[in-house]
Amino acid sequence: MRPTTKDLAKAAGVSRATVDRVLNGRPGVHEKTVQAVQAAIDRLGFERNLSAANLAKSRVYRFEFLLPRDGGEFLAELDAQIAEHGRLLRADSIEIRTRRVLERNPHQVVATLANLSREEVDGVAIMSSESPQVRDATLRLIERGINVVQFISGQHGVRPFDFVGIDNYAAGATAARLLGAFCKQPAGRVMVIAEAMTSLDSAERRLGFDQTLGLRFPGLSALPTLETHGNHTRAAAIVAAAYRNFPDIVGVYVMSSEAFVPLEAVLRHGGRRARTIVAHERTARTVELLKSEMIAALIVQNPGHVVRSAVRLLKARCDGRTPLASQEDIRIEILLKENLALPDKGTA
Amino acid sequence: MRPTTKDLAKAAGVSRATVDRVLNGRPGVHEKTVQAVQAAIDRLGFERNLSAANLAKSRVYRFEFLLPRDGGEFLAELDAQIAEHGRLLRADSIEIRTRRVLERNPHQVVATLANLSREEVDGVAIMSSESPQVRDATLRLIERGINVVQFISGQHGVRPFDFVGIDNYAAGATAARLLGAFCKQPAGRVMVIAEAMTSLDSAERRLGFDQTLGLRFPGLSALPTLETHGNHTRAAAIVAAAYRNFPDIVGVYVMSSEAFVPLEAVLRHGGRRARTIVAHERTARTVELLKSEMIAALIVQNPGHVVRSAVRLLKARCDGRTPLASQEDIRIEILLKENLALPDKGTA
DNA sequence: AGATATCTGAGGCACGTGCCTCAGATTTTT
DNA sequence: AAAAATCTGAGGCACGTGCCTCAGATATCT
Repeated sequence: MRPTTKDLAKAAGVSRATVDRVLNGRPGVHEKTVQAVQAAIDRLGFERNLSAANLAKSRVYRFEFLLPRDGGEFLAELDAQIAEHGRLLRADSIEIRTRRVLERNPHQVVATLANLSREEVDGVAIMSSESPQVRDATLRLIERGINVVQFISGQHGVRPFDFVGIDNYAAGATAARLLGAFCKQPAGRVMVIAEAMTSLDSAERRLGFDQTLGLRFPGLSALPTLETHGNHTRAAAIVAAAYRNFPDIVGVYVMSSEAFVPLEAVLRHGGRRARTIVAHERTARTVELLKSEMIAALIVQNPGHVVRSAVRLLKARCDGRTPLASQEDIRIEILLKENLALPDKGTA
Repeated sequence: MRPTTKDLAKAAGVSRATVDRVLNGRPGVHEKTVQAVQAAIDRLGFERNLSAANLAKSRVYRFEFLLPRDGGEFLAELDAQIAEHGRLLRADSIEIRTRRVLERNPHQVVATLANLSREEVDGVAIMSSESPQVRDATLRLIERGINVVQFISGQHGVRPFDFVGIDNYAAGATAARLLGAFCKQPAGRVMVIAEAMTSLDSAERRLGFDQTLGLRFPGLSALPTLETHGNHTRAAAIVAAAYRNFPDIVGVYVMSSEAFVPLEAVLRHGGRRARTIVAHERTARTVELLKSEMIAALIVQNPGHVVRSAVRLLKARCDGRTPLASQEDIRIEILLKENLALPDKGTA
């Protein structure tokens, strides 16, 4: 049996009350006594029974996911995963809500963050493009004792925030490597297209892409990034123009997580020439295109994994534990037609 | 606040004792009453407080991982992950042990399984190559009320076992696709090499590999599988012979999860000609080779994910819940030099 | 010295569920 | 109608921890 606080008390030669004060960092215990208790903890290998502790505290972990209001299929998938896990995690006294904010307006993100209080939430996962205002608001959250993870958007491992998501520089590099490998022609131009280039994420992907393309495939050169801004008409126009101006386009990199509009335009105006396409994220649409071999490869971050990872991080921080870095590493997954998991072969 | 059994009792117009009987499936409750309680459960959205339940039962989930005794780096990595998660999960009243059995001898696996009793273990994750004897012993485990998942080895979604691991057919197909893409030459032979071909897993990988290679790269043809059986000398000999006999070898697929011996032989005797190599699993050795570009791509199942997934499945079965299939899907990950996560950029 | 501040112990209630006993109510069987 | 079987209610203890109060002990200051 695992030792309890009672055992601890006996081993340390103190009362349960004192053990309790030490365990929960309450004041009024002599330094010497604290150390005696600590020694006993180490000696017995005592670990708090979290079930009992949560029960006693009637503790509920309240986490919020802050997502942009506008978005396409990838965002919808994320939202679905969050809801799904919310349902599952209720059994573990974890309550998860999502909140959509108008992301175009940093001020609104900031206002939302400023309104969060320790009374109503224990941790927040923030998915928002970088801005100094948001960063400051986030810092203030931490000061108020609310735990934070940067979700999907942001930078890997920049304190004091935990980050959950892929390394976008590496993702761009991976895209270049795949595009080069799957593209038969040794020379030509590569179209790079995105919904928008505003965020740091896009910049990083582009950087990694260019770097690797130049290094490994000197024959291929990437065009400046086209931006579609969710507008089909505009997308069609700029893509058509690009194909007209550059007859030697041999590959396309759809850089943004939302790929619908760019893909539509490329498929419609690239015709047979748009053969080697690399895009991001798994959605109904991209999977369909992968199956029909219109897309060569997808670069994916698993929505289920990122959600679980974010929750684990928030919970670990709430409990004052140090999260296990190795466990929370989000892999850059590569999806081909071949390793696309078939729909539900079992485990029902 | 979440409704409690007390609320349930009041809502159903019965006593807490009756609610309890219904919740825990104890006999002696009239059908009509059962339904009344069920109705109240649905109406209130009642969910058992697992913390409280576990506390009350002093319940500890005892799971065992059965691994082969002999193995190389991949097995060591798995073992390490299991140990690591064992430490973390103690906080959730989950105790995990590993047990190593001499896998070459199915009889010993069977004997080990036969000795497991409900008194000492709640669930077992079995990693063992297929055999009718093991299968029977596993079925008897289930009859005794011990939950089982097939771990790494086995078949996807064959009842009545849950399976955790990748789809090996798809893994082989993926390997072929990558080999073909990264290999510059349109024609030539491909060496396929493995530690051993005994298991169903290897057979499936080979099948998927051949299928996709033939379909997508008609110029490439795969040689019969070479087997190294952990023997460096033997490996060197057969690989050298293959390179001698077939001057047009342009790629190598190292099919087994343990890649050390085959890789050594290929690198030593293939020289410059062994340029496009695809292998399995992430180990110190394979990562090093990926970095130095001796290997083109790795096909990987994440040890941390499979371990977590196995534990989630076992726990879900213990609690009588139906696991969420979508969550337990183990992806076939592809590792290139580009998407190799750098060692620990943050989150410490 | 007395007054004050600091530390410690004893005890108890609460959290929500599991599991037990025992008595009483209702129905079914003999 | 009596006996037996079936169902239900009331109550209570236990699990391990958090948090509270109050009294007593010891150290420190005036």
